[in-house]
Amino acid sequence: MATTAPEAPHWARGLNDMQRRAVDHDGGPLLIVAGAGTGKTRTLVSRLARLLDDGVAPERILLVTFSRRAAAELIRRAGQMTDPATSRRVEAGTFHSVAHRVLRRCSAALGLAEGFSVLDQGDVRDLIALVRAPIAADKRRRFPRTETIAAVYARVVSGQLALEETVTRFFPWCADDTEGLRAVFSGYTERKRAQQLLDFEDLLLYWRAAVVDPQVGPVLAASFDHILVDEYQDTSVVQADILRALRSHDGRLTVVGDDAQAIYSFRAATVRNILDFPMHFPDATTITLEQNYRSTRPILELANAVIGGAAEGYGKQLWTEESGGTRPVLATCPDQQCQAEAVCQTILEHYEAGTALKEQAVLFRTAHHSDLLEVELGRRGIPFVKYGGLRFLEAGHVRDLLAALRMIENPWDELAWMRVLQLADGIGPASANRMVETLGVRQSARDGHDPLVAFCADPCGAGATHRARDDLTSLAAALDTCRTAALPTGVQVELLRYALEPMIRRRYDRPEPRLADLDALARMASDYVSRDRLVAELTLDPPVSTGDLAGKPSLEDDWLTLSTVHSAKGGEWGVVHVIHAADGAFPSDMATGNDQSVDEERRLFYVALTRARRYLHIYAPLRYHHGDPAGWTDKHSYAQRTRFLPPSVDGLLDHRAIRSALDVPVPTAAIPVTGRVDVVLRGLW
DNA sequence: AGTAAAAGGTTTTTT
DNA sequence: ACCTTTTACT
Repeated sequence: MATTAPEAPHWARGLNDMQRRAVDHDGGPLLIVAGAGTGKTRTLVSRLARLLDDGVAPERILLVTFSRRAAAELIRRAGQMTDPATSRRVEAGTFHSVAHRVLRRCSAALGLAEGFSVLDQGDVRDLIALVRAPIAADKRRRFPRTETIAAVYARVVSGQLALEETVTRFFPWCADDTEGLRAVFSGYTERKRAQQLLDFEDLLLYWRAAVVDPQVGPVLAASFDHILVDEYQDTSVVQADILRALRSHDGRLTVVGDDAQAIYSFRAATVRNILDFPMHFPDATTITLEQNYRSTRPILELANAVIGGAAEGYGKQLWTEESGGTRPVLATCPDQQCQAEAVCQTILEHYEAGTALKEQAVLFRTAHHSDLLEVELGRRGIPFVKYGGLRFLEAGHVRDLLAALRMIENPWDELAWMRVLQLADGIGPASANRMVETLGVRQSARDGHDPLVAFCADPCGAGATHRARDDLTSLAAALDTCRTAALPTGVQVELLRYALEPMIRRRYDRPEPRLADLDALARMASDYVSRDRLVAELTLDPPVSTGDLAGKPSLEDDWLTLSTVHSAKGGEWGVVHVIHAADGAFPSDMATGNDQSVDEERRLFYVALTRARRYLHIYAPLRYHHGDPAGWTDKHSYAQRTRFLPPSVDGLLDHRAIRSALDVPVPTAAIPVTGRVDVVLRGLW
């Protein structure tokens, strides 16, 4: 039989030498240091596909990424290279989602209640606020805000650094309240444990405890043959510990990352993990990818110059075989409004030249930096989807409705009860607490007593004030219907929405947009088969873009991306617009305190620049209005161009000055109009 | 005592 | 625009 030369497997096609080495590597830990746009994802996906083709069982491969979205994308691409049905069986997710699965599976062995639940960011907030209140009341001065306390807590735990040191280093303005923080933490931990609640940090801590345990650890380690980790530069001490415990016996571990793109130290990620990988795993192989396939040469030259100012790193220089391309443009704008207009205009110019909106993105340091631009885009009818900064699930009214759902799901969920009961007129913390007590929410389930059944049977019987009667009655009616009737999830949400409506109207000003959010939630809910799935998935996989809420199909086929730089990680676009390239905005003035945080801002700026394939526009407003961004009052300050674009890089940029529409050139000779105006005025009286 | 309304402050980034 | 504290009211 005639044989044809076997075609190279899909995963091997079009790899350069270094990428190929990384894909083929066998035996021993592997570190792939991959600069921006060097085919990092391509390499990781190919390596995964190769392992699958070699016959490694998919469920024995663990793939850890920085978001669920990224995990799904890698799996999809690996499926295209081998077999979708096989790649789908790979154990993939974020550290947190994998931890969650592992803990569910071996909760008994770890002494966890089988029905432990996971606190999302909002739950943590509520719980900390609860513990904080009496402690804050004892102080004469203002006590740190709930969000700050939550941030300190997460940082202490994830960074495994003592409270005092964490506070002095990262939260110096809270130094006087260290004792109070300690008190809040112990109260918080106590209540968490008492109710079998795990926060995100706990998920990792318990996973680590499991893998280092002499009994369970080896079993867990043996359940995987290979571990692949993406974005290793953004992992924490605890996460690195987990990997070491899982894989130091056989070293079948691949980590991929770029120290120049480490941007999550606020979450206690440490770039030391990737820098010290060769020390943690002495027989590790390091492969560095430097050839860039994404951006034009002028863009890379600017990016290299920007990152060149950083102190430590693997010292990569990105290069490309391609020549040509236009220099990045630095557009200096008089103020933010002009910036917004200039961005829109440039976007439309590219659009008319044939670049679809989907091929363009606007990137910024903080979520609210796009506020003015969003208005301008709306005015011009340019469709867009925004990533990052969207805290849909943390908005009070959304949490109100979700809490109602959780009460049905788990009638012993005290946080949910407290939140929902306080919506009723005349019910505050004290009454809610009393009702929770009377209804037996804190009792366990075993004696067959169900607080929700009790509440529905007699909504006002548990010590409610008279004034709350109407609210509580309609609430109970809706809860009871959801509890007993087998209604589609979307309908249940709608039902609760209408029951809560009067309370939401009373509680919040501008209730209409909030009720609209709840309608969006109801639409979203109809995609879920069951209520418990809705509640569970929303905590670990919340909507990340405005498009997730609006429902993509309802948008036009083509839309622009707006994104924080953090959320843009891993993305790339033909045309990228980076706005607010002014000191104080980028770097954020909150991060200019020490060299380390400035360096992180620099890497963040670098990430932004390297998202661009062909065109890069950077905008720097000179004036910032305070109070009202539209500039009705004249309170303003002047901003400097970002320190990451010093005069020394001027030669790598095209400079453009944007003029304000009001700033038209005026003839120097005086025009005698005063007299004419006076005539007009006199005619009026 | 406990709640609601009014006043006063406000470190960014997110799994 | 949102959260916390203070004040006023029931």
